[in-house]
Amino acid sequence: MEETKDLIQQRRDKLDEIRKFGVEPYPHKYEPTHTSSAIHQDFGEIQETPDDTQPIRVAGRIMTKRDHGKSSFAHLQDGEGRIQIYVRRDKVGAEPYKIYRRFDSGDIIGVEGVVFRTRTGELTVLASAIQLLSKSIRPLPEKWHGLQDKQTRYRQRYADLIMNPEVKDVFLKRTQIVQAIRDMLNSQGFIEVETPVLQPIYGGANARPFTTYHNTLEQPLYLRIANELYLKRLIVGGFERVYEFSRDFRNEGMDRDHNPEFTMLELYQAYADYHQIMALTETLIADTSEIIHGTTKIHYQEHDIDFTPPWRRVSMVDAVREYSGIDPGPLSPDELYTAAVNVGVELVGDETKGKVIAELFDAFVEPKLIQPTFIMDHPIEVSPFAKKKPENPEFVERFEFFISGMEVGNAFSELNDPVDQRQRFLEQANSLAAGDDEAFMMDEDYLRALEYGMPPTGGLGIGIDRLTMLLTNQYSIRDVILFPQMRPEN
RNA sequence: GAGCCGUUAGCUCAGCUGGUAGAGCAUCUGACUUUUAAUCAGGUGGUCACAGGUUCGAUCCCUGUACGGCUCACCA
Repeated sequence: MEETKDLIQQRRDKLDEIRKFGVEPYPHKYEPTHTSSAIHQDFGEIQETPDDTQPIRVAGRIMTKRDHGKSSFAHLQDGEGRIQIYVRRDKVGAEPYKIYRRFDSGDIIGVEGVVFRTRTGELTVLASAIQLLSKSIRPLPEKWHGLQDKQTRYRQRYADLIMNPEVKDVFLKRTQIVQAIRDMLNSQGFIEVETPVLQPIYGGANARPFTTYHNTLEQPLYLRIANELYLKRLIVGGFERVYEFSRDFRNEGMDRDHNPEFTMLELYQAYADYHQIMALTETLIADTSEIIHGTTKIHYQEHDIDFTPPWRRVSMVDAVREYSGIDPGPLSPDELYTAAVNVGVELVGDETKGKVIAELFDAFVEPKLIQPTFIMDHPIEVSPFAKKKPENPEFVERFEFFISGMEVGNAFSELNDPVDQRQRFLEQANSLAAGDDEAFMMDEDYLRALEYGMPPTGGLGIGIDRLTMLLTNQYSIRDVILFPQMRPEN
């Protein structure tokens, strides 16, 4: 950055001056006795007279500095908040005060002193000793408006986190959300496992993969688009309740709810069907909201959302009929196709009836599903790992759930009939041959696993990024991913 | 991939109909021992994203490029 060179040069000059005082600007350690919030807790009652009996040490980044000749106020920011410090030349000594005058906002310092309350009532550390812990040579953004530019905020998340406490709060909440879900699953006997990110055969979802190459094996490998097939192998192996927070990679477009790498929770429960998984899903998410917010009613963007179970359950066909006015039930494939085209759905012409139903759903229903809603019983053509409905083999036992017009999760009664599964793979292989680059690859080893026998199993995937968006009221997935994907700067 | 919008000092932003750029904060100098957007006085700081074009003259108009945002498409 040529433009900042002057300001950086000024700070480098100060660095040299500080060294001339015999001070090492980048020491190896410091031992604080208190965090900022611990000071606020322990000394909340204190009045204007300093408590000389309890000296403390606190460390943090100088965020503001107000020099007044022979004394100075500053605010330190640490991992938990801010605390004001008061530095007086007569308390720290003439030379240390000279050194302190060369400190800038952004510098990280340690302060030893006693706690008191100023005339205006602010809890403050009266410094007796100050130590530079790290000199900052790049100026912080402006103190009042913070860092606003989205591009800089995403590219330099560190600066965003320093300047915008509400951003830090979002990511703290994200961690709490994951932790809450993990705790709940663990308490229900689920086992957390790790499965391959590098896969010789990708599968479990419809998406184009990222491809890489292993030099020693001399073979292409794919970054996983899902971990579904590995987790179900573990069900075959006898782990009856498994889950994984999986970083998945899909080589698709990016927008407000898609990042090329994202986090999905997948879980599988032996002997359960999708009705049980529905109950687990609504409880899991309602309880997560309760843990994070103390309530199951939240505000997301312009909507009030109520996670309180039970959520609405509606079949995809019924939802299409309700929102599009087209009842797919009695129509022939040709009639449905014509009806869909007439209401403006763009189709290429070779869609099956089930595909058209799914297209009508995407166009007319999905954006309208604001309150948590289970959409059930998808067409079989779009659901190659779900079990057929016993009474109607054109549809499967599957559900997706939608909140605020966004798909947040996907689940089914897992297909465990190896012969049926092979047939579904073959249909996918035909699509692949016909040019559908998002169709599945045949996975013989997965079929072999199913041939050993997989118990009836319910499976679930939840988009953790999207769930975090909802629970932190963030509009874009980039605001819940610490380092979202960006084009190179130059 | 398409459309619309944006890119001006370290940061946040103004800049009218085309006449070679401003503010606040930051920074620097000086004053100041209870301030907190400290205050007061005085300074420094710009390839107006980049490259072309039109024009006597372009931050401003036109074209292209880069990056970003939003919307749509693709996509769960």
